[in-house]
Amino acid sequence: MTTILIIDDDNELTELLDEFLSEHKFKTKVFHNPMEALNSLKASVPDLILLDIMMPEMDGFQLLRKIRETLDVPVIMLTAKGEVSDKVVGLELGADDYLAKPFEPRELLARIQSILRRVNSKNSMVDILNFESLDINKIKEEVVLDGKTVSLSTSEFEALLLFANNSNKVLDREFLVENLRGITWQTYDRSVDVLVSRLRNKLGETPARTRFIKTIHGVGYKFIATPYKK
Amino acid sequence: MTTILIIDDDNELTELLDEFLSEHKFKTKVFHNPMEALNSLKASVPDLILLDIMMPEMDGFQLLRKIRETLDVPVIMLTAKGEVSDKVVGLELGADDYLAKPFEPRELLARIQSILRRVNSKNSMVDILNFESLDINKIKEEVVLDGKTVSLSTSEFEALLLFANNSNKVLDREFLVENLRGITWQTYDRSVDVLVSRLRNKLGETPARTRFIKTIHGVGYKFIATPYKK
DNA sequence: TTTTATTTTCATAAGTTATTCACAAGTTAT
DNA sequence: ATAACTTGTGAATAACTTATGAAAATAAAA
Repeated sequence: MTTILIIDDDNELTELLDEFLSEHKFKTKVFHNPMEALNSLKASVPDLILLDIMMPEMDGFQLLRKIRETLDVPVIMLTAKGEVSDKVVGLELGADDYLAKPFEPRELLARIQSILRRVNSKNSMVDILNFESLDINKIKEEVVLDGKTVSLSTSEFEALLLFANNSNKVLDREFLVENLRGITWQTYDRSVDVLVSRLRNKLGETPARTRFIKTIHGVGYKFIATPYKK
Repeated sequence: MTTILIIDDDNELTELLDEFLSEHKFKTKVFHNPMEALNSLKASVPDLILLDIMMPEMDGFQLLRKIRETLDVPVIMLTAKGEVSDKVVGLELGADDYLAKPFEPRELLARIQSILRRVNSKNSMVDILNFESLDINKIKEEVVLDGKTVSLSTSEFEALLLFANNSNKVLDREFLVENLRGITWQTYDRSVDVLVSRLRNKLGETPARTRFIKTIHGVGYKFIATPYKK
C-alpha cells in the first residue's frame, strides 16, 4: 500500500487530507511537527510527502532541504495562495510539485498519481524500453528509431514514455492531460493533440500511416508496439 | 440509461442542467429541496449526483453526509465562486469531484464521464469477454474476430458490449435505443437498425447468415455466442 | 399469391472530433 | 542580448461518425 506522509501544522486540514487520502486507498501518516516528521523518516520512508511551507519551528523549505540531504522521496509542497515565488524556490530545492491552497481534492489526487507514476516508471528495473524498431533509453533520454537517433523535446519524451509504459492500452485525453501536465483541464484542450501530432511527426508517422500511436476516435490514443527481443 | 440526480435550489440552473444533460443522453431527476431528494434515494438510486453546496434547509455537506451514510453513489459538488475561499472544501466528505460555478457545460460533461468510467471499470471485474471466435477487450477497446482485429467506432463498440453482456437474451429496440442513445423511442427511428447493420457488416455477417446478432422479427435482436473457455 | 408490415441497406447530410498550421509567449542556450 | 528551441492557442481543414429518409429486401399475414 502506498504511504503518504503529511506534514502540516493545520489540524483541520490534515484531518481532511487524512480522510480523503485514506478513502483513495493510501496509507497516511500525519505530523504537525517538522522535527518529529524528520525523525520518523529515519525509521521508515514513505512513498510520497505532502509538505506545508508555512510551519512554526522550521519552515517547509528548511525541512525539504534536510529531507533531501538523505532521501530521494517525491515531495509535493503545499502553500498558501498568492506566493508565486515560493513555487520557484520550492521546485529549485527539489520539490516534485507544488500546490496552492486552497486546492481541489481532485487536483491533489491527480498530481499524487502523476508523480507516483513517474517515479515508478523511473525506478523500474528497466532503463531501456525496446520495441520493434524503437529503443527508448530512459537514462540517456534518447530515442532511437530504425537505427537513427530522434531528437525529442522533454515533453515529447515524457509523452512517449507514458505511451510506452502503457502500451496497448487506450489512454483517454483526461489521463494524458493529467499525467503529462499534472493539471486538470479546463476547457476543451487541444494541447495533447498537438503534442501527439508533433511526436508522430518525429517518429515518422502520419495519422493515416501510423506505426505506434493509434487514434481512438472519441476517446484518446493507444500506443501499439510489439516488444522486441534480441 | 444513466440517471443523474440534480439537487440545487436554483431553478434556472437546474433547468439548464436538465436540458443540457438530457441532450447528452442522460436521464435527469431534479430536486430543489434536499429532503425530498433524500427521500427519493430510498426509492431509486441514480448513477451520479450533482449536489449544490448552498441550499436552504440543509446545506450540501450535511446532505452529502446523509447520503454517504447509506449509499456509495458518485457525487459531484457544485459551488458558487468564493464560497470555498479558504477552505479545502470538497475534501471534507468524500465528494468524488467538485466544480465551481460558473462552469463550462463541456467540463461538467467531461467530469461526469470520467467518474462514470472509473466507477464502471471498477464494477466490471472482467476486462475481456471471450466468445467462440470473438474477443472483446475493454481496456484495449479492441475486438478480435477469428484472429483479426476489427475496428469499431465507439458506439459500435458499446453496442457490441451491450449485446455481449446480455448474450442469449432478446433485446428489444426500446431497450437498445435507451441504453445506447439514451433517447426516447420514436416509432420511425431506424438508427438502431443501421447501427446493427454496420456492426454486422464489420463482424462479417449478413442478416441471412448471422453468426452473432440474430434478428427477432417484430421485437429486436439477440446476441448468440457461447462463452469460450480456455 | 398478394398484400402488408417490418427490416436492411444506401447515400447523403449534419454533427463531432482530430490534425495541422502559423503565431505568440515563454525558455534555454550561446 | 540574441538566437534557437518549446509549447500552448486559435483557426482552418480534414477525417470520422452517426442520423435520416427513401428504396430495396425480407418476413408475416391474409
